[in-house]
Amino acid sequence: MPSKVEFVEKLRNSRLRPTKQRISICEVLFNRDKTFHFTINDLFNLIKARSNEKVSLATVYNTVHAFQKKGYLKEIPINSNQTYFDTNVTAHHHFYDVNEEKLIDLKNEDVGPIDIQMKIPGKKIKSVEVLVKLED
Amino acid sequence: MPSKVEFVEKLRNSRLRPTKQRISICEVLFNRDKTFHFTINDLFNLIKARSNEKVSLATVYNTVHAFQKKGYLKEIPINSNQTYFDTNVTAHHHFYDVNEEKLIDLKNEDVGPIDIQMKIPGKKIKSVEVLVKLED
DNA sequence: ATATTCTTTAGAATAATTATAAAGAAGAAA
DNA sequence: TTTCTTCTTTATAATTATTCTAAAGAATAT
Repeated sequence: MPSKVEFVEKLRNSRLRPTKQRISICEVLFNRDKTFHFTINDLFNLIKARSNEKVSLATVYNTVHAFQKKGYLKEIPINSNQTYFDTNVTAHHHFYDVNEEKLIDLKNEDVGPIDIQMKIPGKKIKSVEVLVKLED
Repeated sequence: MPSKVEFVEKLRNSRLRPTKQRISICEVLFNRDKTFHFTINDLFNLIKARSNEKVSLATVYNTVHAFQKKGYLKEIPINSNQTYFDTNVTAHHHFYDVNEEKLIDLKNEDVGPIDIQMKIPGKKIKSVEVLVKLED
């Protein structure tokens, strides 16, 4: 469990000023054992509930995007009305339960290696992601 | 190249009334050699340009969703501000060029088989899709 | 023909996200 | 410190994709 000081340092190292709002958001996002999947709205509500700091919605958007740019968060490609983010920034895959609108991590061992045998000149592969949609 | 009559039949078989708007949309969508990737807005503009029929935006939404439900179109899971659809409803994968915001089909031969070794009780796999993001 | 049911449509409503611009906080320089 | 500069937060407005609504129109069934 990282402490407040560690978050301050992490933020400073990324050239992001360690504001109390950002630290609150770090605590909600990164004080966890497991990977956390969330939408901006989820996060906004969690902060409101857990933290005593009031953080505006705009700041949640700003911060999530800043963290994404720094590589601390990753956007998960699913079509939903809301954008999903993931605290697990390593390459990994997902189940998406269409009925319950819930994401589940797939361990890398659970998916065989994926080899892409096609290349587009001048372009390089940024990521390879598998999305397995589940239904009842 | 399917003709108008064939679209009428296709629509009737799906218990969708063959209106002139739906036929226009069919012509734009399915009179093609290659797979077609599009957003609602793309489609709306194409119809406006190609067809003499005026089709309202609401109808484009309605029809695309109806066709999707009938299995004539497939939604492609990418995070973009707009929803992408595909006339290729078979299982296949995609490149997404992040810089140009363009989708490219991956032939099935270009991607090795994907085996998912994890099961969630009570849920069945609806689809398995690989999205390869490309950058410059 | 006529009734019924389905479609289309313009425009309003909704909802996620982004932009704005003023006030506040953090860091740097003195 | 004190001052200056730059970054951040915030409420609110603006934007944008999508869905809803309800009335008019078209297709099908009787």
